[in-house]
Amino acid sequence: MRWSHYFIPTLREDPADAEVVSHKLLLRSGLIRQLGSGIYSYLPLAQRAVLKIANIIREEMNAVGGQEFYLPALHPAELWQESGRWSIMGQNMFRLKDRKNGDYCLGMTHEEVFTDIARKELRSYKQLPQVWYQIQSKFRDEPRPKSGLLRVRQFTMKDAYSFDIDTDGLDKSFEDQRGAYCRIYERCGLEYVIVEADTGAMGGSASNEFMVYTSAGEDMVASCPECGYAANTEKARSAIPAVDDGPVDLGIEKFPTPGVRTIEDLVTFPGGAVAEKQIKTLVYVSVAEKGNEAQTTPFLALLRGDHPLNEVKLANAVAKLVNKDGWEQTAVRPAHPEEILELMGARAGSLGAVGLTKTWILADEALKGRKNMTTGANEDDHHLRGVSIDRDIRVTSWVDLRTVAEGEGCPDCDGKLRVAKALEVGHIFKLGTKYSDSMGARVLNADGKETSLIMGCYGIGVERILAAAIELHNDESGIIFPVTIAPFQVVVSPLNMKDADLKATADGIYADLGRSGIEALYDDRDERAGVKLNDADLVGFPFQIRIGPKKLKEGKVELYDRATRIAEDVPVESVVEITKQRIADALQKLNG
RNA sequence: CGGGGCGUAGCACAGCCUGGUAGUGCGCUCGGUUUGGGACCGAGAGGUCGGAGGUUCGAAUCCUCUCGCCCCGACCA
Repeated sequence: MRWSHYFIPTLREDPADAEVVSHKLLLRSGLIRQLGSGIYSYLPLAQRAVLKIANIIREEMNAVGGQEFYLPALHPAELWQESGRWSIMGQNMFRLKDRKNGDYCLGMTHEEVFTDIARKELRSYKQLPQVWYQIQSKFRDEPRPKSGLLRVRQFTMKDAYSFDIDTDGLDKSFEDQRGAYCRIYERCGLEYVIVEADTGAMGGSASNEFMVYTSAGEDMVASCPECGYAANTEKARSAIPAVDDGPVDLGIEKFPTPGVRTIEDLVTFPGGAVAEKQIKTLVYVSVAEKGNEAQTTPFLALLRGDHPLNEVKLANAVAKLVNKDGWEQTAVRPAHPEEILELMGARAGSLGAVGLTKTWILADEALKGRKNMTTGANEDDHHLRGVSIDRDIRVTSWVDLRTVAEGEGCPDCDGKLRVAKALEVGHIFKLGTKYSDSMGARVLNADGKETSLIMGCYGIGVERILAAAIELHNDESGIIFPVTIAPFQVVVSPLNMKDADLKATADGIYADLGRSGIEALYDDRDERAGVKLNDADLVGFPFQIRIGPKKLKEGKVELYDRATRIAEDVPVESVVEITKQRIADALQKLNG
């Protein structure tokens, strides 16, 4: 490929709209252009990289018995209504109508479509297991697209689904996928961690996320350097020291606290209490749907004064109370001020759960057995001290509601947790029978009885791998592509196209590289050396062959390694062979 | 959905407060010089100032509405 006629619109300056490194570099290096908010066009270089990533994924999926499909992105609403996700997905789903006013949506994921095929075609346990996958566009109307390719509204996903007859089969399918995922990320040059994760709107039992540590990430991962425990903070647990409440049980006492509105206020208020001795009382609302009906249920969440609430944990906990008799929780949100006043008879700042029986009270486990606590009196400008949880508060359920913090104890060993930002590049779930039950996907087992298919689903964001690789591998000059996913493996740069010797040498090297099966880009542009070298560095081709006048007189050219920034002088006649070897070594290192 | 910011040439921005000829740098085209880390000289092309309405003799500039984009938060397989 000749650069002079290849479309690589590099930018000298950082685009104003870009914030994170990968976004800046993807734009500057001429890989992508924005079409709309969260919608990007992939230019030729990006397309080459995306195809390489997709091929790595394809090879590893096929290696664990995956069969590649290609399903529609346009789905009839009925399918999603059957699974119940037409309402659960809410505004995140792109919806449209056809000319006959029929409801359709653009697929956010493909459980429904694959399950539909499975229920229509699979009849016997003898056909199982099946592992089906595709690499296809997904559409999500994200509330806030951002960070270039990291959070977008249309993206490419590899989504795989396994169908097994029993949980042993599911366990095997899950482990196969997990192994394939590890190989995929390794081959793409990503350092990753596998974490315990929340299953969210997917439903199901177990799930693992594959995370790449980067400040551009949107999740927080808690991990233990001692034992390897790692979990998304939406799920992470931690060990914390018990608080000594003293030997005697002081009685309940109401006291006036004018102007006190926050935990912090009460800490400094004379006669108040330190945060660890306070009970934080939060009012939340669960929103649920049943067919066309909707209901809202206010409830209380209690935490130790200094502990931050984790809304994902809260939503999961309250869903267990809400989801019955056909009701399905669609959202959990903080209560509005007027809802708080109606339920509690007091305003936020003076709330407390003592004596309340009319509503659910979800209490964090860290409050278990605590006594002599201070909390709101449910009367504006008054608090209670000497509260014993067991005696004074009727807790509906004890659950883990708190967000773990850096430095807290590992739940599995004596280590201390670290908490760091990370980017989710893959997620694998044990779904169980959520979809097969709701959509009636059953086969006959060995006993001749109908049994629901046991499913797993496994997703990888293809562009996120590209963006994550750039987040991880870059320097002040630009991208440093891992050789496995680089758009081209080497760029040939004669530093002056008007010098006939340089040009002739470059022509020859480029032709030889092609014959050797190396993916080379020939920078035949009539540009100054500085422009060529800077562009080559910016785009991040793993190797550069630089052909300059001085060294050519000695019969030598430079082979430059983008990652190490080391240039070695090699004889013209052997540069192709040496380059071939370098690329092979680099590929070997990642592909194993 | 709440908060903040920005829409002026392909890109980055100035001009707006205080209304009166639409500018700068990079990029682009042509000619010349130059050629190992984003050259130089000369000559050019390129803009309904996001859109609509209003105020005014006159609007990029003031007012109203609207659309789009970015950031923070909320939200989020």
